[in-house]
Amino acid sequence: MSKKLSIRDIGKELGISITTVSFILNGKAREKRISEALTEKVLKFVEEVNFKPNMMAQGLRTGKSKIICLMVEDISNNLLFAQVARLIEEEAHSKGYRIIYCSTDNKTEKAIELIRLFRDRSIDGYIITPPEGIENEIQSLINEEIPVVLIDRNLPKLKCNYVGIENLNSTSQAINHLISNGFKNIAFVTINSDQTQMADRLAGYEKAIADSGIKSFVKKLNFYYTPENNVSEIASFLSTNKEIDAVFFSTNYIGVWGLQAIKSLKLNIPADIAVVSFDDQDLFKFYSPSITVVAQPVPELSTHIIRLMLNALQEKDTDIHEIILPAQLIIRESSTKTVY
Amino acid sequence: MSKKLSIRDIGKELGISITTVSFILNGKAREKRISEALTEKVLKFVEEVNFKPNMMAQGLRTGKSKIICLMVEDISNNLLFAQVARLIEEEAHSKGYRIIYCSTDNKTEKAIELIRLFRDRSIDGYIITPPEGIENEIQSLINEEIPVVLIDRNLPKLKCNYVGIENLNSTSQAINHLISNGFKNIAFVTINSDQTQMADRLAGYEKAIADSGIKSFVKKLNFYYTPENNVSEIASFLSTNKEIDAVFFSTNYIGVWGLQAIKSLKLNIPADIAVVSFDDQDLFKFYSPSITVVAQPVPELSTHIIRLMLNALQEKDTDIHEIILPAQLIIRESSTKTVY
DNA sequence: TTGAAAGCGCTAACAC
DNA sequence: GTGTTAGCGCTTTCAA
Repeated sequence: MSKKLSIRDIGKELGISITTVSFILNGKAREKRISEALTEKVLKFVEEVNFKPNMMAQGLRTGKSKIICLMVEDISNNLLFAQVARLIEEEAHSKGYRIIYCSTDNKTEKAIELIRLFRDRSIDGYIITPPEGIENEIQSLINEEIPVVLIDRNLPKLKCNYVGIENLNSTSQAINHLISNGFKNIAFVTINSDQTQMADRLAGYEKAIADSGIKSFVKKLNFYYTPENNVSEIASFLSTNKEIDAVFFSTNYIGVWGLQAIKSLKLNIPADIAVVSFDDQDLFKFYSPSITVVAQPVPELSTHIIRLMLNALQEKDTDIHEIILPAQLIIRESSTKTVY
Repeated sequence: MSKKLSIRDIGKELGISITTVSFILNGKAREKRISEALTEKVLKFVEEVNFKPNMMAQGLRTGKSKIICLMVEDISNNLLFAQVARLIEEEAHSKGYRIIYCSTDNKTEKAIELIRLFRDRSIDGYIITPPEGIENEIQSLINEEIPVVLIDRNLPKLKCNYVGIENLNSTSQAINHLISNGFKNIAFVTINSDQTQMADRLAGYEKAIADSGIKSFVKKLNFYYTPENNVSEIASFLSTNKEIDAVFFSTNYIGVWGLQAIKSLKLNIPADIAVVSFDDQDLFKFYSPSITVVAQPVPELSTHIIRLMLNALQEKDTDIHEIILPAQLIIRESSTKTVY
């Protein structure tokens, strides 16, 4: 390992000026009308000695860090976020960007704190699953022309890039699936949150319920309760509303709690109670019976997320985009009346 | 949002020199015998105007980026890694470090490529789940005195920080649990890999088997096969060795494949075949029957990982440490002879 | 077409 | 105790 090369060394070595090297390295050879031959020679040499420009010097000079911040609810909860993380990294690296991550725990103050921690620390762009109430922080990022892509849930008051799914329609579709399978008393278990994805899923439920004129059963849980607490909340909700014959869980973690609650009540799925959950995962696939889900198109979401971000960063596309993809109802054993 | 402050502005504003400000900001006030009063005043002002030093200027000057790279097999596979990611971020942030991540897919060339991509790009330290064959790259990081912490599996040829669990003992213990529950033909399904954690788990199995003088059944899968392929590999292994009455899966994802295989063979757990898997996750907790697992102490592992890294970075501790924590056998329904 | 030089914001050796 | 100043490696304006 020789000592670190600098652009100055390259110039010296090749007997040309540092400027020329810089121009060539930054793809401005043509623009600056530097000779093909010289360009070639420099590029070859740079390759040979494996020279990599110092990012911090570049950053100091240009004000760009080539770092994107991925701020999610919890990278270890909700597999969705880890999957997105996985899928965007490669594309980012290939464009010379690195990704730092942080988790907000869905807490407004924590998110604000994190944005404060990272802003003025040269983060070029933010991909965020916003908790409620951080509109001001986001707006101030936007004001400074720092690209922001919101994911999973939107902040309607803001004019900001957003990538998400059709929460309302896909929930309606799932409820209608239950209705058309003969279920009459369909409950909706969600968390008490005004986040758009949750509101839309609830609206989708209410629309399907209203359209078919059946009774509505809604249970809202507290996100910050312990899982155990929420499991028993669900259990007592189901046991005080014994007419419920089907239940929709509005996120994957609520689905997991719900399965526990149903197990604790010794109810059979789907004979006693049908089940549909949002978000697919192994547990739902391999549960007995397997669980019907509304699955998010994670690869497509990720592609749009990183593309939007990179385009904004490279100023190829400074418009604001809202990208809304369809979700997929995957029908499994848990949602059809058994004909054993 | 006013324009960005610089340390120079602070000095000017307060009528003192930039050096003094720098010293105070870097906690060298005492060392440089700067008056309490002035120190106080500067700190207060800095707080007031919410001044944050420009990290890239600092980085350029000091050669440190305050960035740690977390290089895992796949941040979205194996929940273990996402959990570690989650648990180390807060501690890192509190010490002024940011974490970038990348996934190797357990491929040697990809890992080498990533290290090449990031080295010379001022990453202060690396936390790595090393694929086989990257000893040279790691060694060259160590040679440059860049702190490295290996996790999950070790590279025995290297003198390097490592945080992992007692793979051998915990596997033996799990096998002995099966033996003492009366199972006679216990299989071990793993991937074909020389990684230490896999080798140790196999050794633990072989030790327990040898100790009790029973027959050994080992199936090695190919990591790079499709999941479907491996599911049917397991199924055909189990159906050509019908005497097998218990099976140990050496990782969580093999466990998931194994459950599918067992389901496809319509075998009952544990009546026809008992099951134990490495690594706990929701699926195992809530499966019917629930699955006995060897669980890794993720929070403790994470604490050690980030502590080791931060101590090395801050040069509080430049020794090499190998930290090996016990794993926990969590006995559930899948591993005891049923007495229905 | 190419080169010289200013300066991004910071640290730290050195001077006073 | 505090100030002056020389760079860290790069980009980019301006001059040649």
